[in-house]
Amino acid sequence: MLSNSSKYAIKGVLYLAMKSSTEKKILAKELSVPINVPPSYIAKLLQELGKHGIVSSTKGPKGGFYLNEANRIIPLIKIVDVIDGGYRLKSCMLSLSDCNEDHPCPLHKMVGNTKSNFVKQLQETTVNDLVADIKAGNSFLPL
Amino acid sequence: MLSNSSKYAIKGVLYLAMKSSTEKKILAKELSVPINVPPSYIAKLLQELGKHGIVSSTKGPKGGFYLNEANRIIPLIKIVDVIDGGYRLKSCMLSLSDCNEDHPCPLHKMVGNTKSNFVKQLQETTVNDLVADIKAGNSFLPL
DNA sequence: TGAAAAACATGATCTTTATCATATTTAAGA
DNA sequence: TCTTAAATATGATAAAGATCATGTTTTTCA
Ligand code: FES
Ligand code: FES
Repeated sequence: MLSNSSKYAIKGVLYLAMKSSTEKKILAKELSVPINVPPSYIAKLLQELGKHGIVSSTKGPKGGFYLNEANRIIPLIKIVDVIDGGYRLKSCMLSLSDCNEDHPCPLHKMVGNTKSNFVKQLQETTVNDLVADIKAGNSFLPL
Repeated sequence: MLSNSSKYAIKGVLYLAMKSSTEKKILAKELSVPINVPPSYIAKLLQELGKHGIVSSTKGPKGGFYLNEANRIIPLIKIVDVIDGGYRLKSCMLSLSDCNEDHPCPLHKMVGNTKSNFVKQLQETTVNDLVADIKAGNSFLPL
């Protein structure tokens, strides 16, 4: 469903959402332990996300990664699209090409609209929404 | 969600379900084209499935793969378990280990119970059920 | 009983994904 | 302005997944 990289990326962004601010930046290698992702791996992912404006960063001493207000209202789907490339989530359960609601493959009804539902959720849910959930005690860390 | 191999395996079994019988066996390489899977790949998968009693086969001239009545009432989950190993489907959306309904990760509610729902469907749906659907015009080939 | 046709078993290669490493650029602060 | 701390860019290696190839066994049938 989601690649490993996407999962890592989401975890990283979430961690930044919880712990960082414009004043409090976080080093890639600092992130690594709490979210349980190899340091150079998360570094690379964050760089890619930065390139697409999903996270913010500054170089040099006192630098690091963080989220600004704009970053916080980005929908999760953007993370997945940048990392996984947008196709993965949309494909049919049997990887058939000419497959849709009106011409469903044999597995289609089993997954129902749940997959497209998940995509919709990813489109509608922002980083901030997840943080709100966590703070409200509806979902849990650590990552 | 499902590996490529599982998808291929399901397609192969479905094709056998539609076209084979104890009297009419089908060669691996004959299967290859209609289900659009490389011949030696589907051959290997079918052998693995055969080893676990999910498909039937006989060697030698006039041999081939087919489904007997017992094969036809096997739930789809068995195919996936044999090919993908059972873990893939059950894991948390963020690959967190201590994650469950009562201790949900931040993405959990987004996928809701839809994933476990899918697993349940795989457990409850047999090969025969899919064939019935196709014959009733509720889902479509080709594969 | 021997030749051929098939599955079966095993392993090799190719491709993608995940992971690691290293040199370069930028910014802070002494 | 020099040193240092960080991200950035790029590429190398490792592991997993997908695909291919080949020899072995079993069965049919002439
Ligand atoms: S058409 Fe195949 S999963 Fe929807
Ligand atoms: S707990 Fe992570 S997806 Fe359910």
